Amino acid sequence: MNIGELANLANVTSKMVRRYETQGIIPSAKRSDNGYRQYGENDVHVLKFVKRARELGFSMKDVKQLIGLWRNKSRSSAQVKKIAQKHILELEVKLQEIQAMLATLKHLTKNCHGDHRPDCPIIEELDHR
Amino acid sequence: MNIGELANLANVTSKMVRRYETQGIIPSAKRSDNGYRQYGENDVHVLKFVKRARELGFSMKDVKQLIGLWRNKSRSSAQVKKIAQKHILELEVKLQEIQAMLATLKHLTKNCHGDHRPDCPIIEELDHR
DNA sequence: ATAAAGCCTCCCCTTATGGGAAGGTCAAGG
DNA sequence: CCTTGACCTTCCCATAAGGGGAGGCTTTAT
Repeated sequence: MNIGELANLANVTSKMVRRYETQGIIPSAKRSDNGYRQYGENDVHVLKFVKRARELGFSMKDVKQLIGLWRNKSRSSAQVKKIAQKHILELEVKLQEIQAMLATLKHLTKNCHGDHRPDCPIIEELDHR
Repeated sequence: MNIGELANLANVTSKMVRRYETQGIIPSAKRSDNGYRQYGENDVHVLKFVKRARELGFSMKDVKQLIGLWRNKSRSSAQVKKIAQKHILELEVKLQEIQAMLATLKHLTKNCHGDHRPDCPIIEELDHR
């Protein structure tokens, strides 16, 4: 199949498939005589793997490693777990940053009249201190 | 004062100050004879405003608008509140995305032995389905 | 006089993806 | 047969918010 059909089956875009190839996330596809990339069922499988890993927030670097482990039957689950735990820690940092922002923003917004008057605790918070 | 001193006082980098200028977040600084940007106390104040807004996660576009409102004495607090509320909604979306990722990742990681064996629910989750 | 530090502009790097140009290819229909 | 439209190709640019560093000028201190 061509790249468009592959992309549809895996729910990604053709652009993403080409990029994954240049980034080494997926192997270089064979070309037919006209230069078009040719794919098979297994490529759909690989792309879906990539997509799900991305949906879990893994970086492309992580995905590359995860695919390597996926293919490597002599992997240890410890290797996989390590990648996931590092990712979890990073997400938890982000989570707390966002929660802190939200706590402040919600507090300020709650106390903002939101009417025609200029007085506003949000502006005051940014101004002062 | 020169750009370095300004940056130190506001806890940002000189690079950021120059970028903010080209982006129109802060006005173009006057130059002394040698071409160096010249700043005063008020510029420290403005930069600190920018920095705090960034710490609350506001985009540069938002910051630009917020500074406009800050300077505009005939602003309405409703304008400010609107920007903040939109930002809150965006943060809440991100928050939920991260929480969903974390829930899945933590569940999978908890059930991963993390030893020398290859079997791993994380890989299985990405593979299957 | 010279060296260090600060300033200037300009360009490239990051992340993961989208947009679009310029051009080759293929299938269907007039 | 030829055109149209839908594919495909590569290449370059843009995003957000900076960091890194080159090449060159000025100021400050030794």
